[in-house]
Amino acid sequence: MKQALYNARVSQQQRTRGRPRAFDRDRAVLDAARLFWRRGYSGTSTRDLTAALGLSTSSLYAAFGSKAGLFEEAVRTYAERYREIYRQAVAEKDLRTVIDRLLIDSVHEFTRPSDVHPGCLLSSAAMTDSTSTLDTSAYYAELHGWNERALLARIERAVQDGELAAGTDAAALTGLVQSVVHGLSVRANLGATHEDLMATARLAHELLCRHLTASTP
Amino acid sequence: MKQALYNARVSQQQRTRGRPRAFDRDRAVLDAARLFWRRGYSGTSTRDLTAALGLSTSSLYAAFGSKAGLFEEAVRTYAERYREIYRQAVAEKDLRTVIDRLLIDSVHEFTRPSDVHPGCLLSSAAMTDSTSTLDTSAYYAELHGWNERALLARIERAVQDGELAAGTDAAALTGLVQSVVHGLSVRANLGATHEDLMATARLAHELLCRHLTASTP
DNA sequence: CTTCTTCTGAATCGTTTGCTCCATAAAAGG
DNA sequence: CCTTTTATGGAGCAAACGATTCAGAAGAAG
Repeated sequence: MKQALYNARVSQQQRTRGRPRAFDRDRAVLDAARLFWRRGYSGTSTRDLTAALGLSTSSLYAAFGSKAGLFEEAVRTYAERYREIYRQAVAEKDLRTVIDRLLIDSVHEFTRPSDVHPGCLLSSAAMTDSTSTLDTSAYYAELHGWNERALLARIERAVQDGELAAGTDAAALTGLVQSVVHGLSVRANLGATHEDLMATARLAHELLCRHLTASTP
Repeated sequence: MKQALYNARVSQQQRTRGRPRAFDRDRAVLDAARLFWRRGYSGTSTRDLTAALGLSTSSLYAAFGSKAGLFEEAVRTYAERYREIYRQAVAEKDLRTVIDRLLIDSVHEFTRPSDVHPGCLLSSAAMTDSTSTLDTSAYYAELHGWNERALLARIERAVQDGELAAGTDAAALTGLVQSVVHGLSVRANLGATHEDLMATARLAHELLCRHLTASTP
């Protein structure tokens, strides 16, 4: 199994034998992710990658196995960041803070100044999978399924704990919050400014909190 | 200018001289759109297109000029449907109906039973433009800019007409509605059912209307 | 009928694609 | 020192790509 070799060498590289790698592997993954983000998987050739990353074809294949392997690693790397946003948000104590953190952190993630083209990498990369070993569409659905279930569980817990009224439709509430988050990503992608998105996040938070208050027994 | 020839022959074809076209042009555009939607521009080869549309290479090039030309026509065709949703929604009399129509019509558009893979075609096709004659990213931004401005103007008019309180932040309200609509598209894309999205649309409408009522003088 | 115009199918062109091979370079182990 | 191990750079392969060409087919106009 050759693939294991590429994944075994994690970012914390310990000194091994042989000639040391001349480029920063993690940096290369991030640069590749940005390229895939903008032009899609099929739209990004290996020549584009080697040119942008500043390394030769053989170096790329020695480090990542294939174009699909590099793509897969780029997707997984970015995916963890989104999962982390949900993980931290649902850990908050009261539901208002959960929603607030989720919305605000999402806006910050979608409009990072380091990324020239903001928005969620996955929503664009997920479409053009082609013959990738990773079924990106399924992976993307799985990731967002995980995030959505985490949020739903948190809201249902709030209902059980009496933080919300017993009759509250947790699923519908989850769906709305998810829609707003996804919508923020799309609008970031379309060029909305950080301030625009923050205004949306604040208004959404206000309306949702008012709804929660109204539902509170 | 050869391109003019391809565009001149509109769907309402009047009998011309020469051998008649053996396939349905409009149907071919829609089928191509679905293919581009799923696999992106670069991910869809001309062989894929000719196979799925059931026509030969020369027929495709005679009818659309190039792969980019077919893509451009597919994008423009779909874009008009989305523009129409906004056009009809903002024409409604009171603002509550505007928002209701926009949300509900969007859900219906994003989960049409005829389309196997639902969601907004443009949000996926816009990423993988490559060397297309149409700068899809810019076209996409322009379309949604038009829609957003139409909605913003409608909300501002509501403020001026006294339908809403004078202090209402029309821009923030527009941003939130837009985010929800885009979010509905993304979730449809991720496999959310028609009922899920309808529940989201209803809840969003409820919260927004409550907000409007609270803002009313 | 003939002529004119347009569409179709097959073959194919030149380019780009993802990827491999191999000689060489640079470190570590003995 | 020499051997082993890994990375680099460049040349290049087989396949797929977008696009073109051309002989023939099919209807409209005269």
